[in-house]
Amino acid sequence: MKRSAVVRRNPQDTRRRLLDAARSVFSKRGLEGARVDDIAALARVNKQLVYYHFGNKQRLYLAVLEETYAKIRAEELQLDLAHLPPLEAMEQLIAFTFDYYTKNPDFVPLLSDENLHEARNLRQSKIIQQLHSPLVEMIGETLQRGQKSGVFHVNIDPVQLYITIAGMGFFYYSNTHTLSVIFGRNLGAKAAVKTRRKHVIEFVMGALQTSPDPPGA
Amino acid sequence: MKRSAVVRRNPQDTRRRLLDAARSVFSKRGLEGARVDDIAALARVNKQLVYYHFGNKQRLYLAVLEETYAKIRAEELQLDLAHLPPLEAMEQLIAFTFDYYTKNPDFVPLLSDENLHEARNLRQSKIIQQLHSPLVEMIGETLQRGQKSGVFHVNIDPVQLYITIAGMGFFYYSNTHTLSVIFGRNLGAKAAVKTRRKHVIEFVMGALQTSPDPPGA
Amino acid sequence: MKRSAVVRRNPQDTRRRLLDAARSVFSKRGLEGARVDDIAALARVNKQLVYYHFGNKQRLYLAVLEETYAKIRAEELQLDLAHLPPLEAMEQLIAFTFDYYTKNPDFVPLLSDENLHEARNLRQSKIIQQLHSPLVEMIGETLQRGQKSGVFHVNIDPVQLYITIAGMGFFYYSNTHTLSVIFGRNLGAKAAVKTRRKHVIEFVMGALQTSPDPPGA
Amino acid sequence: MKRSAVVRRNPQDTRRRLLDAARSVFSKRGLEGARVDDIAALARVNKQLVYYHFGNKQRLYLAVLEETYAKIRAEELQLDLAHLPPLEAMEQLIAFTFDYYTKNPDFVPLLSDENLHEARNLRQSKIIQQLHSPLVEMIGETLQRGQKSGVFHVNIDPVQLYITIAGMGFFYYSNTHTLSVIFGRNLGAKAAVKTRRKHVIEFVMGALQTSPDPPGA
DNA sequence: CATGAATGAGATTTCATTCAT
DNA sequence: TATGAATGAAATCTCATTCAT
Repeated sequence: MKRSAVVRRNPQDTRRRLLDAARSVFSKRGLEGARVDDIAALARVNKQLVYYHFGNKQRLYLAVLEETYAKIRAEELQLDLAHLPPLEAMEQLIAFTFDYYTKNPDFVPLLSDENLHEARNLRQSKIIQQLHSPLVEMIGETLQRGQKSGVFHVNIDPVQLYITIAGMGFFYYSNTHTLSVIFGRNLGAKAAVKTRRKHVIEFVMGALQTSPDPPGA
Repeated sequence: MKRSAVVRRNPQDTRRRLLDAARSVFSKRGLEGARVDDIAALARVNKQLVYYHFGNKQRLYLAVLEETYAKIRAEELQLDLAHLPPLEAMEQLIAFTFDYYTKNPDFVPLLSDENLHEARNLRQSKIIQQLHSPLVEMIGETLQRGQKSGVFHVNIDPVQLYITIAGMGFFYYSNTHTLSVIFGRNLGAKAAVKTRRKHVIEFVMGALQTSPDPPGA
Repeated sequence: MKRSAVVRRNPQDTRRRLLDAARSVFSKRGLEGARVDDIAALARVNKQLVYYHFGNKQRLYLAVLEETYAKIRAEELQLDLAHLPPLEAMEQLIAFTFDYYTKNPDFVPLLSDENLHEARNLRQSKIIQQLHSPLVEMIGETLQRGQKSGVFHVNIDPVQLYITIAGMGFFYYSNTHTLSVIFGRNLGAKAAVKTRRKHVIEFVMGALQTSPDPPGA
Repeated sequence: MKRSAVVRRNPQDTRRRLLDAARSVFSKRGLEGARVDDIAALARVNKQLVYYHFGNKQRLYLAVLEETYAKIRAEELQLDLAHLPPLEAMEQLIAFTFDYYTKNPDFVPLLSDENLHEARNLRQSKIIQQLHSPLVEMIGETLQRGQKSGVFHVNIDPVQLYITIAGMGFFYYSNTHTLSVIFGRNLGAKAAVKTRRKHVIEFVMGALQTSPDPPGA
């Protein structure tokens, strides 16, 4: 008689399925647009289990956010730049950031939606606020090394550089749809992404290798 | 018998009020999150007039989007860069883009929301698709002039540069809330905005003045 | 196609019907037990009109309570005891109180339910708290007149007497069902009510005409 | 694996805890308002045990009712009035009834709630219906003794007198909250209760010592 | 054009109860 | 006996939209 939800009686699995389904639906429709019914259906789980395991829709959303941040932080920590020369280190860092968005297509819309809600949920999470991103420090160290070795001529706040590197990729993805319409080309196509990736790396690397005062001055 | 609401009988005014209210509410809550009641209340207008004047909520949203695009295109056209030397022209263009977001705080969230909906509404608008942004051309021309005069050493696709310039500012605003939480500082504060603005201009200008082959090569 | 709710477009009538239906359902099932669906169905009105006119279930309940208190206060004020000799005045007052419960069968259960909720709703009503019952004063005056004329020998706090008069009738109705089961007779039957009414009047009148020291002392 | 709850394996204790918790919760929230979760939590027992031990919520409610009636009947039987002179016997009986409500604050709301349900549950209980209250008989005997000895001049149906005695106290408690709001005083305060107790005793005793025809007739 | 009233579809959530271990 | 997980039915409430005037 019943097919929709297999009786599984495996709470770990149930939570996992709900989180995965929720991430997918929230990233596509946002917190408000997402339907608990849709999440449960996608997870192939009884709808009430959302409430049993997470309390309500908003707390499920928060759980997704927390997992999302935990994941990117974990991957950032895998980056081992110290043993690379500064130019290569910086390139890797830029590439990693861009590629992360490519490989995790839920990431960008999820954060966009949370920003539309003025980070109301994020603010409630003590967990996330303890997860400091190592990227800013990595950027700072790499810049220093590069300045010492003479490859970087600029004096840049690592936080600003981080925002720039993130923004150059994030914006491309977050605004792909409107930009695609405006430009009449599909920015989501593989070739277009590849082109963008190259531009981002070259542009940032170029900027870092310039002296603030033009050479001829 | 009826006293509560003033009968205005000024359809132009009603439309205007509804559009303004709608822009404000849509930018704060998104298409789904916005309540027709709230828009009507903010416009101090009977809710039914939304339907009379715009048909339904979605068409009102589209009207707001169209007006939004029309406005930025109009202002972009005011930019008169041809008479400026390339370096100054480029700086003005970068500054204009950044400042537009600052002065029009509804712009960024509105576009973010539309992107979350995969530009579904934008796609329906023939009006917007005819409003080509002159910025890409302006960038192209300025780059050419600068290359001829020797101030720009790089070879950059104007579209990529446009996306970069836009993204460096847009992302700062679209993600202000999460970034502020993560960094523990208020990126919305005036001083922070000013700092970012300076960074964007200097960073882009620096990148454009780099030769692809580093000087010492 | 639709029959359940006649389109009436008569808000006064709609409110009236909802209040009547609500009083009936709330008195039978209590605030928690009452179903908004049932109230709307009984009122033959679209369910959402409950929310349109009253906001939510609880506010509808409060509106019923307020109307209920307003009604009994209004009827109490109709009592004109001053022109009657004290014995008759007191008898009328006792009879009025008892008969009010008989004629308004929703009254007792409604107040019982509100007491189960510790008068949480009543407490919120400024309206009700301004509706002072004239009964306590009437009792006080009647007692005084009777003492002067020598028919009442007792010295009783009018508030206590009020509670006693009310309680002797109220309890009979509020606990009719358990008492009927325990005693194996139907206390709701007309004859039983008549007997109780007689007892209440005689008992109270008897008590008031007793001298604190028994006559033979 | 499992640590959260202590496995007790003491069915008698479990039942006891559930009944106590249920009485408390049912008396505060009523049958409909009570949550099985809350009862289980208060009993510090797994929710499923409600169903194991009692079948369902309603049968648990009935069990509470039965225990409640059994308890008051048992205490009533402790009353030994036969050896007291009629005036004192009657006073003790009145005081006992009033004091029972004071000492068992769950009693009044529980019965109020059951009456709101028209004694639907009580009616199902054969147990309760066999538990005849000895009070009516006690009242009858005491009245007879008093009439013979000349201290009681009235002719009163013991059932009516029982209802009156019960009602004068029950109503005071069942309607404490609304009366307190209306009168602007806290009838639950110790002093107020004491005053009421005195009134009830004096009032009833006074009534019983009056002849239906006033002495001077 | 404008208004207040009314409607229907659907969304979140609650909660008693049952299942599997 | 006892436990945590799971389920189905239903309840309140929201909200875009339409109706009648």
